[in-house]
Amino acid sequence: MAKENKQKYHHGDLRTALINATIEMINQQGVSSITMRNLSEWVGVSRTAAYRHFDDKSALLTATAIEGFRQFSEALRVARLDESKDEITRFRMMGQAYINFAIENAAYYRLMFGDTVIQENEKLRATCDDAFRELLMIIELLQEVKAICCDDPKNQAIYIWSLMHGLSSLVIDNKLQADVELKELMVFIDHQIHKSLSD
Amino acid sequence: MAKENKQKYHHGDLRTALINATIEMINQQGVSSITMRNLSEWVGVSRTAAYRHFDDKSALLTATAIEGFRQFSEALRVARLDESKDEITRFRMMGQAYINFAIENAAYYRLMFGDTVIQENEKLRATCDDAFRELLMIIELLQEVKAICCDDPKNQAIYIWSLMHGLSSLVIDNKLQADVELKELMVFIDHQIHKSLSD
DNA sequence: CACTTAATGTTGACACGGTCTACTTAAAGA
DNA sequence: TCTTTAAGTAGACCGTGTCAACATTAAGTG
Repeated sequence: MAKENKQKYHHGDLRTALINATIEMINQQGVSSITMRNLSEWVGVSRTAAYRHFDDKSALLTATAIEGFRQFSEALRVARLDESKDEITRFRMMGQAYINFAIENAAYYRLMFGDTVIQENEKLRATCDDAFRELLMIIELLQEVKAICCDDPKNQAIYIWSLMHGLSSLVIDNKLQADVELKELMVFIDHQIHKSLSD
Repeated sequence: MAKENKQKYHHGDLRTALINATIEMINQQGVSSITMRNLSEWVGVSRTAAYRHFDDKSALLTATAIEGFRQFSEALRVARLDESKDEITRFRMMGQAYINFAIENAAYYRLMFGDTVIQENEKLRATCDDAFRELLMIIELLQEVKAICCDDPKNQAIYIWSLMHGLSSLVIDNKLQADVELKELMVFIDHQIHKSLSD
């Protein structure tokens, strides 16, 4: 009874609907395509309805970015916790998961890491830190099992993060030369990582 | 005689003036502050004058990004060609120059690497490749003098670029935790690079 | 259950910004 | 000097973010 697809005056959960619509739209047409008006129409609500849930457009985008970091962390976590694999393999899979997320959700990823959003937002900060912590945890695990050397794990995690973020960004923003083979490149980088993190 | 600061009907070199104004404005207030109208006023010209030199706003931004890559390449080149230093030191200085440029020109850097600009633009592609080639050349030099191992230099250059770009982006977009000491971090990363590129 | 209140949505209005069109000015060439 | 064309201007239009005032309904209270 609760849910009817007939248009009721009250939407039910407009907030999440708007965020989901933003995600979908952003991945299909990029951030610049997102308009409060488009979005509202998509969700089937009047143009200013969103303002009951978000201070302004950038607050909506920020909320969307937060949701992005949640999904992102989740993707990393899944790889990290795959008990059927050994630690090194899981680490490698996390790297793959990272790049995959960025490529499959290019505009979404850009939004998350870009400056369109409200940088000072606490939740954004927190969910972003969560994602970072996924990297940190696998690093710590690798240290525990003596798979990598015992430098400061935080530094190691930032190093890996920079590498992954840089590579992902260059790829999705089309900065690498056309003849670069991503797969081959990944193998190379994987190799560099293991050299640099080993004793 | 040629130059008079009195306002003449014809500006003289509006194109460059607009690009310079964009650079200044972007570094002071960010991309979002840039409007054709602001810009025109800043340069002392009517709101649509820019359209005699650029197809539209994104063409202007693209031209600005191209100029950005020129300056960026130049900054890298200066470090690369500093003959008073040995090769490894020059390599290290290029890394420092990279990060410095990004930090001192955060919004400008974002514009260059972001998707606001017209990605398909040939000149942009070319000047971006020039910057990449700076990295490639120092890598090749390092190989010549046997300072690093002889893997595919292009892969090595992309690896370094990813690392630098990722780190710069994380820093300027404020994604690293507040307690991270950039200087100390740079030392660590420098160390990782040398480990990974050595034989 | 009737009544009040707060939450949620709607419409109208406004200002800002990108950009098209038609017009003006002046530089350059014939 | 006359013509052509590059460079600049003003007006107008439409899309967009967002405020204010109003409408509807859910929720809470006696």
